[in-house]
Amino acid sequence: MHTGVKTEQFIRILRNQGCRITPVVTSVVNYLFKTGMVRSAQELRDDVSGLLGYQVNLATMYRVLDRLLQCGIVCSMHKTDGIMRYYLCRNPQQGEHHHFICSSCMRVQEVPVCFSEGFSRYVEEKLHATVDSHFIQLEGLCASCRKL
Amino acid sequence: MHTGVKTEQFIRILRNQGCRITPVVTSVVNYLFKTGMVRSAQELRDDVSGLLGYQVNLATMYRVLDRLLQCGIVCSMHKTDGIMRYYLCRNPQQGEHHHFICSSCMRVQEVPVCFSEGFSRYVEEKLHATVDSHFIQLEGLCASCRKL
DNA sequence: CTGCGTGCAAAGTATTTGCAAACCG
DNA sequence: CGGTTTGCAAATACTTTGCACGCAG
Repeated sequence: MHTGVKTEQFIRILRNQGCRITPVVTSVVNYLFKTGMVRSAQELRDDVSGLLGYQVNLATMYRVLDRLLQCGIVCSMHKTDGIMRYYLCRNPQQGEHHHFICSSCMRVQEVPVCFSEGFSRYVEEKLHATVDSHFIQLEGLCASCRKL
Repeated sequence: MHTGVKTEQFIRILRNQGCRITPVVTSVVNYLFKTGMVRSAQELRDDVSGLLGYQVNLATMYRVLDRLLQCGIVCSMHKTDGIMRYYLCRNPQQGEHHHFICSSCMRVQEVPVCFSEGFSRYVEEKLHATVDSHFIQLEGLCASCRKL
């Protein structure tokens, strides 16, 4: 895997936040950047270990992911199986958003939050409630997998 | 706790599906019906144990909940902590729907799926994808908790 | 060279499973 | 009475933590 062009932007953010740039960190960011996928800690451990040529410890992977979460570099989500999954957050500064996950290739695409605001407003009126947060996750086939 | 009026409707469904009506089953259904809350297996075990006057086994609770899920009597969901939570499904026949959870009283209200269809359609057009399923969960303050 | 990051091992927490006894229908 | 349900204990799976060593800055 060669270092992607924009990968360095993420590395810079990490460095600025006092996070040290280690092989595991670099490799995780590169991998998530290159593949654009949603992966569990174990899957990341396996794939990144393959790339690095030695077995990264699972505890280390959890700690790296936690750091990346803190720095806003990755987002986490649950599928229905209760396993936490992580993916690169393409626009860290742009606040909340939702996700479309392709059930075939496992790649994520972010959906701007604005689409859901009307939905929240509707529910607020209907239930006379205050909506503080919404978690929205769509699953299906992405454009390229549809063509296969 | 007295047996609610409509609780028997759920019990009937269970019986019709060949599920035996035991004290634990009855108590779980009554409890969820009466409180309208979202609860984890452990919370249910504790609360139901209190009601029954003896300690229900946690494994039993998981098995009961699994049966209730199979019969369509309860729905399950994740919050962000990865713990599975369960609540009574008020209209088992009416297919998909989404949830509004009050972060103060933990009660659930169901939101008909129709609200989200426009959202899916929008995303399909935007991403040129096919949306097979959507998981939507709203959190906030319900009408009665707002007034407190 | 200083302290954050890592590997290793062990603990913690949620959930599942096997088996014998209990009990619903 | 027969097969489902339960309790108990142990196993499984994911994640976290403590500690000593190693490497980034």
